[in-house]
Amino acid sequence: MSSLSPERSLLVDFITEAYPMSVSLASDIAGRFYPVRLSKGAFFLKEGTICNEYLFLTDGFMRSYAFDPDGNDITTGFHRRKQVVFEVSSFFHRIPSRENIHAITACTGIAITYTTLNELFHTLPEFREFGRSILVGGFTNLKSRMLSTITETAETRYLQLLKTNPDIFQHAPLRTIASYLGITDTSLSRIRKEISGK
Amino acid sequence: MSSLSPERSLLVDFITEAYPMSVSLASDIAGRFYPVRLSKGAFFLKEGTICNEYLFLTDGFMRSYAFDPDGNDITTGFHRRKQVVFEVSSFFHRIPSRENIHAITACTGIAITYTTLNELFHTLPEFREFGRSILVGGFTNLKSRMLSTITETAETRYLQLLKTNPDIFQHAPLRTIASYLGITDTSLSRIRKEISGK
DNA sequence: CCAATTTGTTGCCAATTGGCAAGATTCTTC
DNA sequence: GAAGAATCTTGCCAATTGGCAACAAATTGG
Repeated sequence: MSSLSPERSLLVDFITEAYPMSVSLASDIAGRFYPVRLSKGAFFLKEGTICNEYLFLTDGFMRSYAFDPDGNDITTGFHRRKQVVFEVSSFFHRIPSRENIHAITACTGIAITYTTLNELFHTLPEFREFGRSILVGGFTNLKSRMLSTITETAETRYLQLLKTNPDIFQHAPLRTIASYLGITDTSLSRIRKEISGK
Repeated sequence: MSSLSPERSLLVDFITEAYPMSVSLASDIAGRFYPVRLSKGAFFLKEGTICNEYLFLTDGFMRSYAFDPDGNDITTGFHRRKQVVFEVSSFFHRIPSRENIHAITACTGIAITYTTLNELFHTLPEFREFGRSILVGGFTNLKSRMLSTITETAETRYLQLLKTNPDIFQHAPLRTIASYLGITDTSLSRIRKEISGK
């Protein structure tokens, strides 16, 4: 019986749910993660740098964003507790990131480096499967978001987000939610007005 | 010196470009793939079924599509020779696919099953890396497509597609290209008219 | 607690895109 | 090669969304 930190306990639960394996194995894995703290506004990843950490967020909210050709800040994703946070392309291809990831509230989590992750992947097939599951899950989510962006109206997408991710609205300004939905803050404001009058 | 089929030779080149490994190892891997032929219009994957093949397309064009809530056929992707074709979520999670994939021209390729792929992943770390590279590449492409869908006008996206993937226009009807771009065929037609008058 | 900044809303108008239906064009298929 | 089907274009109008600017509201930082 080891005495895992609460953060590592959360990760053990998360790992075993994502891919079946023994708790002791998951605990070994979680033991390799080190604590991370980010104060509100702090960056986890800055564009132009290589993402070198694979973070399991245990508390707080984070936001990924990129700048479009006109210099507008576009939200590419929100991240909450019990999610894995990293920039896929930069992390795995070892190239500078085009995205930023920052804490929109104070955050705590536990992380491993690229090197450690690869060691673990190499020695533990189960952790490899876990890693693949995270990747496939992210890919699948994005595919469904893409489809809804193409086929649904902004109002529908907004209502959907409100229903499935209400917590985002308590932590992120509407402006950043608007760009996540693919619209301007002006349009989002109008949509909200429209809905409130029902 | 083995005598690989032309399809397998193509795959060897493709593998070694995606992830550095010896040609003999890549040849061993390619040797595990079996030939696949699809006549024009034939399905590689039907929605509701589990994607069980990991296909390396050596000739022809394919299209992935799903139906939106109104029953409209929405193109989720085009695939050309020297690309890996499969539905990520269905294949790795072993769940029924919500997408269809069909041949829009006669196609040839070579494939492996889910089981074989896992055997190879298990025994060959290099092939695992190759597999991850494919996954990460697909993810990255989708992220950039998502960003351009949100930030760029339909006209810009059309011109971009025309420049980077002109071959698609020789094989896919405009209607399916329109839904890929996230617009209706009517709008695409107008955009084309607008551009031609310049 | 107040000034300064950020965030959200609204009005006005323009640009983009969609829906529908008719017609033109192209392509299959027998 | 002709009939039928699928594809593409166009006109008309409506709905959605954006751009800009002003204002209001909320938040932040001394």
